[in-house]
Amino acid sequence: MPQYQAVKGTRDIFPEEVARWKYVEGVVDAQASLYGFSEIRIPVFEYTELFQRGIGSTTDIVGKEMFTFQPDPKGRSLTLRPEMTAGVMRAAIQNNLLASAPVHKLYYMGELFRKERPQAGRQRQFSQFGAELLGVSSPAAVAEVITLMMEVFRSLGLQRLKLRINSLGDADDRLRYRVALQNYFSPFADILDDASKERLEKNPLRILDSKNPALQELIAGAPKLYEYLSEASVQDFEKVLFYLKERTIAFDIDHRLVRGLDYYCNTAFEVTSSELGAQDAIGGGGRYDGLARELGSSTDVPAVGFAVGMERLLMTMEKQALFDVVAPQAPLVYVVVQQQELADHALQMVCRLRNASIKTEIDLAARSMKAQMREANRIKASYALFVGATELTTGLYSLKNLATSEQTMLTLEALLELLGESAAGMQLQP
RNA sequence: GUGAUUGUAGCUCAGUUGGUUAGAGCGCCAGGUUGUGGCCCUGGAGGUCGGGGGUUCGAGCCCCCUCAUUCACCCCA
Repeated sequence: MPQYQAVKGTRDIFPEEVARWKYVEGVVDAQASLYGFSEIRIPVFEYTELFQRGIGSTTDIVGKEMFTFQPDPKGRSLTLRPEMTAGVMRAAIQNNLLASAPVHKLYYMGELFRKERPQAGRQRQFSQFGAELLGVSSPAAVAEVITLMMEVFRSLGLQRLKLRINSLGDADDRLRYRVALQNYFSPFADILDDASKERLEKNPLRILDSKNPALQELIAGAPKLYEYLSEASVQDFEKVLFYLKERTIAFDIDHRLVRGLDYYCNTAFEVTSSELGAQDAIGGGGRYDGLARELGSSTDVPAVGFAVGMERLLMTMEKQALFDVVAPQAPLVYVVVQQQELADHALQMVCRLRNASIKTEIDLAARSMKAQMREANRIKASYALFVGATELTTGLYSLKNLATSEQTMLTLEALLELLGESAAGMQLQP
């Protein structure tokens, strides 16, 4: 056991895997841009109250999962961001973004922190990308956000994802439904588990989320949310579904989908991957018209957004073998030095090549030729370029094609021309 | 926070009812080829068997504690 190791629930990402992340990030950038979303970057920590107000004090995230700290005894409590939406909304309100234009379409990528017990698909530091559409939450806006999310998945080649969707109703609907639920569950309070008992008072909707087998029958008999939706809410939901059908986005209506964050209203959705194990939600989101007011905005800011877990996305892609196309770029030429007296000259060669944008590598440890060649082979260089006594006296350099083992002697000019062409040719490949 | 699981070389793992100097494959380094890689052959480095305590003549194997891992619950991305 090494003295120092990564903190529980965190991990290192090594170069081979970084290439995969960059590939996914590139697709996110491209798709978000196509849909007219611009990237926003916000602080990694905020005042704790922001999350307490924004996410909701009854949620597990706020209740037991936040990394909270106090910079000094008199300082205000700070918290590492456990999600992005509250911070993005805070940034929008603070900078009065909506005054400059009525609608803002923002996307983000970044690390989040939640103090949960790690397991497959769950870490204490993890990454999400997501989008927030501020200023409108019309069915068209909701559909736009869902479409963007699904398009990212499609562009990456993901298969067998399941989109579930539900309407939670507006504030009035939820209030009426909440009362109905409390009336229904109260007589059974002694049957409920501790968590559900607590929710009975604070947030009875979430009792429906429980997977406790003992409660399933009771939950099945509970009043249905959709029976309490107003005509306007139903029509709003139907319109969202209409848009999705029009775009041939497959979905399942799931009346039990509630989602854990307090701020959602009306449409809520979640995407799951069958490849993931117990933690199978790869992305989710919904409408949150009330959040801005909750955070002190003087005006209403209707909004809708989604977030996707990067690690879970990458895991699913791995399982579906979607990374074959992402190969690390090997150096084109490896400069091999015959004897150490020629090392300085060889380094000059390396500079010449690199200045010509030719990817070049050289041994910096003064190792034997055999070792240098082995290294060239190991890193899959295309060519070995020899620098020895002969080259120095004749001005002709030996260039060996490591795939074919063919070797030719060239002037420096011819060398630059040939390798320059090869480099250009390589760049054309995906 | 609860439950279970697993900790032996850089990696993947063997290690027989507790019994001499703890092994293999891959990887790494070097030599076989003092101007040339891959394949092959030979050799080498690398382990306080997660840590601590206990039982025993003797512990990688048994017992206790502890740390860490993984998976699941809860919940979420």
